[in-house]
Formats: sequence, C-alpha cells, structure tokens
Amino acid sequence: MKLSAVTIKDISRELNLSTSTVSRALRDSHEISIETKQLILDYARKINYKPNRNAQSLKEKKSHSIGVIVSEIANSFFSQVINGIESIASKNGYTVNISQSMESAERELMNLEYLTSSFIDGLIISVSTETKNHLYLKEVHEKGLPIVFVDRVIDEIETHKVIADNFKGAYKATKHLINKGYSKIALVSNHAGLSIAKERLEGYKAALSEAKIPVKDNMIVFCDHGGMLYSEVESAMNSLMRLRTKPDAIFAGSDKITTGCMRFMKNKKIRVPEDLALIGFSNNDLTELLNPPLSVIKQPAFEMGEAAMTLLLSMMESKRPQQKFETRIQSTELLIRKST
Amino acid sequence: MKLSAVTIKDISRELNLSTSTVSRALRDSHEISIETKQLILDYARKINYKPNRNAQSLKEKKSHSIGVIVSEIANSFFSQVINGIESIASKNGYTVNISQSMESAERELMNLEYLTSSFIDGLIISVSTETKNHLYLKEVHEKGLPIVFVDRVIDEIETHKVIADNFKGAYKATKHLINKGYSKIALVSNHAGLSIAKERLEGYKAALSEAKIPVKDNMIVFCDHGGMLYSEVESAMNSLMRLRTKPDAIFAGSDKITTGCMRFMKNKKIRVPEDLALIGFSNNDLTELLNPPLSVIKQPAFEMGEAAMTLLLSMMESKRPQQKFETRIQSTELLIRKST
DNA sequence: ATCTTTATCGGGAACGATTGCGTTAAAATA
DNA sequence: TATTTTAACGCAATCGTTCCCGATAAAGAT
Repeated sequence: MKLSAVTIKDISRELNLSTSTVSRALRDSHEISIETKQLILDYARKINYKPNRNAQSLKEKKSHSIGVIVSEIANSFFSQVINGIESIASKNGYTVNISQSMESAERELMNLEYLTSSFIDGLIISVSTETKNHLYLKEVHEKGLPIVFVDRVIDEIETHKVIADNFKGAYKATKHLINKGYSKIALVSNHAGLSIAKERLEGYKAALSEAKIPVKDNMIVFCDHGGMLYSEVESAMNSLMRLRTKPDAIFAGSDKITTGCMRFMKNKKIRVPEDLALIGFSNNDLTELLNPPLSVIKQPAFEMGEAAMTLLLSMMESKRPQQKFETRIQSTELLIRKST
Repeated sequence: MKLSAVTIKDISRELNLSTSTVSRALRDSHEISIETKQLILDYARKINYKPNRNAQSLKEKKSHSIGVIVSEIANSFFSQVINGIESIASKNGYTVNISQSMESAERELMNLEYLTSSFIDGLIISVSTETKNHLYLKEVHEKGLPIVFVDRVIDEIETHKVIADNFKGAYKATKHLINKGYSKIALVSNHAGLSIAKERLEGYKAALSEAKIPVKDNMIVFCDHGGMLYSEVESAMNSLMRLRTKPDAIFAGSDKITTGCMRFMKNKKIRVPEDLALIGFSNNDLTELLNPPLSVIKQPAFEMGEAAMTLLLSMMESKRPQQKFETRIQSTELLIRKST
C-alpha cells in the first residue's frame, strides 16, 4: 500500500515539455524563459507536486538526512540533546533518523550498519556503555562519513566532539560537598570505560586530593549500564552501605544513577541529607521539586545538541575532508539545593 | 564530503559477472548456482558491500522508513512513546524519522510536507495543540499514506488510532479526589480543541455529576500550548487563585501542566495537599520522589508506541488499502500518593 | 547578407538496484 | 541421435531526477 505520487514526467506530458525543462523550472535554473517557468510552477503547485527525495538522493549522492544514535531516547538528557539537534536540522532541511542502542554494543552496531547504507549524510553518536570495539565506526569514518560525538566520545577517532565539562562539573560537585563538611564522599560512577566516567572520576579525585582527603577505592562503585536498570544502582549502593565506614555523601555520575540513588534512599528510608547527602549529574527538570530538592550538575543538553548539529552541518557541506577538528567543551551548571 | 560506497557494479566488474547475477546472489534468488552465489557473497562481505538504500527505495517504491511527528521530544510521555515505536520499528527493519511540531501548526505542516516527499512509507502523528486545519493530512491520507494517530487524534480522519482511556483516567482521578473529601475541584486543561482534552473534560464532568457536584465553568481553565510554557500554567493557576471560592483540589490535564502546577505551588508556598491537592496526567518517573509524592494518572506510553508501530506495520505491509480501522484504547493507571 | 552569439529547450545518459525476458549450454527425455 | 527441458546467467528497461550536450531559432554583429 503506497501513495501514487505525481512525477516530473506527469508534468512534462501534460504541458508538452521535456522533463529537463520541467526540472529546470523547478530548480529555478537561469536557462529557461520566465513564462514557461511560471507555467510549470503553477501547474506543479496545482497538482501538488513533490520531488521524490529518494531519486534526488540517488542522483545527488546526498540524502539530506542524518543519523542519531543514543543509548535511550526516554532519558531527559538525551531527549534534550535530540531536541537541540532536531531544531537545527529541520531549519537546514535535514531529516533526523533516530535509533537507540539501549547500552548494547550489538544493537548499536546493527543500527549503525543499517543507517550507513548510503542512507545518511552524517552521524551524531553518543556511544553505549558496552562499546569497546570501534572498528566499524572507525571504518565508516575513514571512508568519509562525517561524524560528531556528543557526550560520550571515542578518543581514537579524530573528529568534532561536543562534551560537557565533566571534569570541572565533577570537581565542583565534590568540592561543594567538601565545603559543606562532608568527608566520606562516595562516587557512584557510570561504566569505567566511558569517556565521561573517566573525566568525572578525575574531577572527583582532584577535589578530594586538593582537600587532602585520601581517595579510597571502595568508595568508588560502578554501574555498568549507567543505571539503566534500577537493580544496578541498588547493588552499587548496597555495597557502599555494607562498608564499615559508610559514606556521608554520594556523588552520582549520571542522570539515571542520580535518580536511582534518590529512589534507593527513599526505599531504605535514608534521610537526605541528614543521613546521607546526594548530588549528581542530572538534566531532569523535576529534580528541583523532589523531596528534598536535589542538588545537581546540569549539562547544557539542548545547546550541546545544537552545537553537534552545527558542527555536523559544517562537515557535511564542506567540499574537502576537514583537517582540523574541535572538541567543544560546554560548561556545566551547579545547582545547589537541599540534598547537600 | 561524502563516503564513496561500493556498488553492485564494482562487484560484477571484479568477478566478471553481470549486475543481475550479483543482485540475485545478494537477494538469494533460486536461479543462481550455489558456487557463484558463495563467490559473490564472500567477495561482498570482504569489501563490505552495503546496498544503496536510496536506489532500493526508488526501485521498490518503498523506503522502509517511517515518520513520527510529536509536539516535543523532550517530554517524558512522548519520549516513551517514541521508545516504543523505535523498538518495534528497528526489529522490523524500519528507520524512524522524528520531527517535533513544538505545538505549532505551521511547523507541523512543514515537517509533514517534507516527510511526505515520497520519503516515508507511513506516519505516526500526535497532532499539535494548534492544529485546526487537517486538509493536508487528509489529502496524503486519501492518497494512500498509512497513518496512525497516537494520543491526540483527529476524528475526521478514518484510520488506526491508539489512545489512552482518557475518559476513564480523568473519571478515576476526579472520583478519587471526591472520595478523599474534596469538593471544589478545578481542572487545568490542555487546549480545548484537542481530542484528549475533550475526553478528559468529559471524564471530569462525569465524576462530578455522579457525585452531584455542579460543574462550574470558572473552575475549568485552559493552557493552549499544553503547558509548554510555564507562564501559561502560571496564569491559569492565578486565575483560579483569584476566585472568591478557591478550589481545594486541582486536576491537571497533561504532563507539563501537572508538573507546572507543582512548580506553581512550590513557588507560591502553597502546601500540598493541605492547602490544595493535586493530581494529574504524568509519565515522568520522578513524580514518585517529589515533595510530596505526586498522585498521577499514568499512561502506558511505551506500549502505546509499540501498538501504534504494530498497527502501522500492518497497514504498510498489506496489499490492499485497509477498510476496517481500530481505535485501540489502552487503560491508564491511577497511582495514589501523598499529593491528594 | 552572412556569421556569431545567446536564449530556450529536448535528447539521453547517468545514479544503483531489481527483474522480466532472452540466451546458452548442459542435462534429461524420447 | 534428436528433441525437450532446465539451470544459470546476461541484456536492457525501469524507478524519478539531474545535467551535460546538442539543436534550433531569434537576435545581434560585421
């Protein structure tokens, strides 16, 4: 079941003109008389002609659509990023193809292979926690597919990258906890292999070291799927709670982990911040209304999406392969509320 | 800047075969010897051949991609719906093209026209609050484009629809308020023209009437952009607060409105539920952790997305235009917490 | 009046994949 | 051995657009 579209041939037949002439009129070429152009445009509008984008893409070797791969759409951070991407893309006549990896390297690869079948002109990706093998990504990149990384980057691939200032964000959050008098600060981190996790870990360590607080390994726990499953956060938190010297503050390394910790504390009836303080990365705009209102590090998600799409546009529309790439680091915002 | 893809011609040239033979091998046709098939498949894998999807789409008149138009991606309800759509789509080899209307009828139409340039095989749409004129939508529908409505439907267009049981949801919420002893129950509704707003209004009225509580017009206020702007919710709430007989409970008609009301009450230091109770439609999974935990009517967003995509699939893959359409009504969940 | 320029249009070959039809040779049958 | 069947492959058209040429006629230049 498909819709029978009107083509350039239909117009040319009706108007007794060649398809070349019709095409030229529609593309506003100079080598055509103003009368025939008007004639064609009027008729085209009348029968509601729409160019077949597949034919155009085939001919021009450009699809005017891009691919976006994130771990999960229904995540406040990523949905805001996508919002930013879409807003710039649609302004520039690009269609956005979304797929989610669900933190699975396998699904990520599948989506990637499908999207890259000469189908997209560029790709914006935030790699999954599982991703270790970036052979395929590297391959299509070397073949010339413009790629921009957002948030979770791969160092080995040289291209534009848009990230938040994770180091500083983590540093600020940890320092804030220290300033508030907390000294046993635990980190509930995302998967250790992730670029953002590494950077945030460094920021956390830097703040502790600066305050001459020793960094203890057992105060750092990991959620290998970024808190996608609550059980993951639960067991991470439980391992912290079983410690002989329990933490007095938690720094959570991702959106889902932050809210997961909050849920854990509520379930276990742990008072925040009296028993345990909590701060974490989050872009959920309800954190302010939580009980207690949550202190968070907020990333400029929408702006990051905008930046990524803008950079991708510049790559897609440049004639030569670009040589110089930039890593745009956007600053985070520390919102201090009642949970710390 | 584009990637130079390897084509069927490259394979045929290298292997001294015709393009037809190569195509048949790749498509696993029967009229080909097992040896040449293996030869071709091996070589194709070696040079990492990927069929050009634009060429395939042009030939088959099927793009294997669908369009999704929602008001805003960064909205918990819609992002969950999209999640459901994407999960089914990717399983069936379909790519999902997303665009957002931002509650603007103009942007919606723009996106629609762009997507329907022989580019998508089907469409899933939740119309914007502004949408009044559905001429274009009706036109492409009559031309044969399979369409499925989710959440916000248009009655005049006969096709599959997936909605939540808005009437019952609103009825249950209102009845719950009544049972709790509230009698001055206000409704902060979405745009009056929206199908969901109408249905929820009816549910609200039904519950009140059943309890012999008169329905008062000044207790029903509207947010014409669904609460997309906080100011909208603010002025709606303010008008309720200026009433000589203020409401003792609020029933909020959409996700953004619900959280907007919550924000309003926090800002105005209105105690919930002592001064004013609050219940509303919401799919944000942090409502449970709010202060106070929010009573909500939750829609099965993910499942609605799945259902919509499944129905769309059936339309796209049926030979003949379908005659019988179903409106799938999925039941909502009433989660009673501390705010009522 | 002849030649050159210019404007305006048509013919037809791409783009990459698919497929009906024709061709060839081998295999099967009479 | 003669004839028919069948397996395996090539040729060429097609999908809808674009664009390089070439053709034509009018306009301008000499």
